[in-house]
Amino acid sequence: MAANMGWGVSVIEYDGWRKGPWTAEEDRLLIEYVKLHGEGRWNSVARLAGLKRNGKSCRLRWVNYLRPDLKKGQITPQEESIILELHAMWGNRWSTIARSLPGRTDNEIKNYWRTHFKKKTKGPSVAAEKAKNHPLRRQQFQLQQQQLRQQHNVQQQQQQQLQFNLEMKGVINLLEENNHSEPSISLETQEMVSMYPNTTEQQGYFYSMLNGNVSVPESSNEDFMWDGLWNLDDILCNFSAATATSKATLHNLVAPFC
DNA sequence: AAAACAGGCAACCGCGGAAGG
DNA sequence: ACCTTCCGCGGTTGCCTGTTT
Repeated sequence: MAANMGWGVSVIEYDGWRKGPWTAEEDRLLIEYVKLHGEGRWNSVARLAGLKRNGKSCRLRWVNYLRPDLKKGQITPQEESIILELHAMWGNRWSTIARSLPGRTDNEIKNYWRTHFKKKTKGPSVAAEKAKNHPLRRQQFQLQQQQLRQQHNVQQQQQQQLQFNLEMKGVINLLEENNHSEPSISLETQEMVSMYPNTTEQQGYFYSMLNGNVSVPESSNEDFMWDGLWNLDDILCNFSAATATSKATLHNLVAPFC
């Protein structure tokens, strides 16, 4: 029965299981248990450690809070750029993203994203959803990105992202200069665009499209093109508020490949 | 000083997949 | 082959705290 709504002061008990915030004593019991028995078999923790918590609750508490290798403190700018980059690749696959950030949990990254970036975008990323919902393509994309990461270290990627951001702003300025009567691109859109650092090849292709200087890729490049276009979907949607001319041009360019 | 609001984050929920019987 | 149990994941909830009015 619920002793109190929410988990502010007292702890809910339902069917004998405690819910709500963990006490120091419960933490101690759980830590002792994991020290002795290791992680896993969470459902047996309740019985063996004397905790009135279900297995899921114990696992969550350990993984997100009690694990000794957790990194405390704020997300660093380096970590933030990694989160942005990986989210652009994989969408809301927080556990996958968390694996690239030692000491950070999926829950932490998820919360960080929602509070810092979600508000900057309107609704879920179309590109991310497509990637998520297309297993084969996603597999290929992950393989491609894995190979890329082996070739470039993190520093190079950050330099690449910085270069992309600067060049993107240049492209936006160019569009605005050419369409004075049209509404300007919002800061929000510019920030959104900066969230899509991909391979140099894909970025170059994007620039070519914006400049109306695009060539139809060879069939062997089809995979790379589709991967790039997924991200372009999001960018294109946001450019719709920018210039009708540019929008029409971009859609005409993309349409033959869809 | 107090109320209202917003941001941050810990914790829960539901679902799906893997493993074992 | 089917069922049950366990685990992990992503989405959501709601409290706490800091800031604004």
